[in-house]
Amino acid sequence: MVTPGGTRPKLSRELIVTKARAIADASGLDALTLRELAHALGTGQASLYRHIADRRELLGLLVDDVALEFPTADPELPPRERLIRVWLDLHAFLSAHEWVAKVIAEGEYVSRNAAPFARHQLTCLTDAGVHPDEAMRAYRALYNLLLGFLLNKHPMGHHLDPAGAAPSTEDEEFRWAVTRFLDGLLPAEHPDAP
Amino acid sequence: MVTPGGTRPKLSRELIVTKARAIADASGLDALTLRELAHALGTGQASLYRHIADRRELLGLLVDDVALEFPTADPELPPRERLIRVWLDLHAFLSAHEWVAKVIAEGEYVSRNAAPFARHQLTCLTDAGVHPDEAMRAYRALYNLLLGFLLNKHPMGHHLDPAGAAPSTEDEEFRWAVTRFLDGLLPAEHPDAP
DNA sequence: ACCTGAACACCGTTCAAGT
DNA sequence: ACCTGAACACCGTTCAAGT
Repeated sequence: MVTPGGTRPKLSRELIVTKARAIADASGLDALTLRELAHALGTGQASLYRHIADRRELLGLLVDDVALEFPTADPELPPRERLIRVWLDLHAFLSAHEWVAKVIAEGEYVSRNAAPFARHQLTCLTDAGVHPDEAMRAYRALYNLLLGFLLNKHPMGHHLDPAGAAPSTEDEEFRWAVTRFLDGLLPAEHPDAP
Repeated sequence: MVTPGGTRPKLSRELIVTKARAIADASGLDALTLRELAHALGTGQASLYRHIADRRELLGLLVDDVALEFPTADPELPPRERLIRVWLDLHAFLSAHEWVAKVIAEGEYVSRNAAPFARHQLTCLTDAGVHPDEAMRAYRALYNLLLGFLLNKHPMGHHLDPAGAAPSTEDEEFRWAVTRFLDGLLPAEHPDAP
């Protein structure tokens, strides 16, 4: 995929990450091979290794790149609704890039760019009434819950789906689970109207 | 790995699954290659294909085999404690076989042998006061929460671990999360003693 | 000095040749 | 008829040869 003009931009980490994301988003994680990536960039496989250490590092860079686009909380909303909204937004965002959850699950990455999101969520949690000592636990629980929903497309025993109970979208199910968790976590509201 | 006696038992699906589980438990999912598996069974790779369709099917059989050993709830305990105990037991069990969560996350399996566990959990949930229409949602939420804890060894932003807050084991963290979820899910207890 | 085609050591899967 | 060594089409990674 050389630029129509004929000249092709010099290879760089950023160019590699951008193209790799495009492939992963369009065709999934399995389709993102170093051969395919090199071909799409109009270069040889070996050239990639001048900019990245190995595939593992590339996947880490991809997650870090995605983390820059994590949603931010709406300050207009009251603390509790703010929490629900931002986690639903993150669920929707990562559902649109399903390879991200897989990369996180199989590797052991610590995304630098996700730190601001995490930090902001901790203050949202304490704003909502969570004791500071518990905020990190609560954040991790919400994050793990999200990851489970993203990864587990066919929950075990799903097929026995009993009697009535109207079917619901994955998004609704996640909202329900988050709400139940927050019900158990947050102090009952007392100051304002019903 | 031929039996010392010299004769080797005839190859079968069960033999393949047993040996494959041993390899996965001992050396992880990546070490479970069809070459290694065939070698450990003292046969050729092609012979495996007389008993399994492909690697995907083999992994499904492994999960199904593990599902037979899922914990059962202790009927002595009151409903709420029964739920907590069984999910902690399942967490401990699957932590000891970390490849299981990875297989579930990457494939799209529906384990037949997990159905009794799921069914039993639904009755435990309704026993604890959950409306039958919500029991399946609650089961899936708990299961997804578990999966997230099993897969996410380095939660994003984990490295910023703030101030005080005594460090806790993953087991304690999972217990805390399950407890908060059940607090939000189950009706407040009123009939019996404090 | 920098880049990269070709090779290397794997992988899952298939097939044709052996019994 | 049943089994399986050897080959095939991939993969990530390396290296020696090109500019």
